[in-house]
Amino acid sequence: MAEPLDPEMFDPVCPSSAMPIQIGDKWTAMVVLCLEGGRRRFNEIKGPLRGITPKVLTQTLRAMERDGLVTRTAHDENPPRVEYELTPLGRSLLTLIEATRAWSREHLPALLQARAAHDSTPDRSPPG
Amino acid sequence: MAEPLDPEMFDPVCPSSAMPIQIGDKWTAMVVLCLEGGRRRFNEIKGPLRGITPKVLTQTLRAMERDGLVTRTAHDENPPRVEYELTPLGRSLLTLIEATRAWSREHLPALLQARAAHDSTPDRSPPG
DNA sequence: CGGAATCCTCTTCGATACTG
DNA sequence: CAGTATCGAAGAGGATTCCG
Repeated sequence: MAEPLDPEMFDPVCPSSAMPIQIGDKWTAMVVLCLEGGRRRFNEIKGPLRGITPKVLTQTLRAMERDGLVTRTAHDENPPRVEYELTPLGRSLLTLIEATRAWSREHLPALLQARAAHDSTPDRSPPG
Repeated sequence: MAEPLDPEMFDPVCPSSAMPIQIGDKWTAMVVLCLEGGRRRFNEIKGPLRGITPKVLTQTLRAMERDGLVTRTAHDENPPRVEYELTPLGRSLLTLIEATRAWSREHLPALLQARAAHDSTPDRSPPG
């Protein structure tokens, strides 16, 4: 839980945006995975989430806190230090995330292939 | 596969909108469930999907067709008859949908309870 | 460091009306 | 019956800037 997060733990060219399954909001599942190994600080989570803005990460974490998925601990120090940790409820999502990953490994290529085939047929709406 | 769909197969007051898991777009999972028993016509699917407009159902079905989740068969008759059917790929989502249902049965009450508790604490942003 | 405030765009969903 | 066309509201997500 002390080792740093791999900045490339989420493949930038991964076709996950095509995945027909979503956990929470756009970043929720990735946040859960970032916290899988234990408590993390705000910017620690932000690292692998390439392109997320602090505002959106705050939104995501607040929503997760509201739903009892994470706990937020603000240490009264200077510089500030805030840590987020998965609750058991949040941890229960890991099973589901793994299920979606299993589905993707098994079926996402077929979906992508169907989509590409469909998009390359000129008798339907072309890619745009 | 010939028996009509139960118009109330989706509970109107079910808290599924709070579910942190989503398959495809808003209606995709429900369409899959409508087609679980076999081929269905456009307005047959539309029935249980209370409130969906034809435009949105068409969008949903087209997207699903593009991704190889359903097949569309237009019979050249009068009046028109169009039938939609799950592909094996679309059918593979049923497993995942059942997994999300299992998670919801087990954990959604806790999530809802955490949310209600959070919303009733005056030291945070109140319900809006 | 960990946000908050503001502004903006893009997509999604819905209401309504019309058509082959 | 099975859509299409058009309009509009809403919200998610992002860019930028500023603060304790």
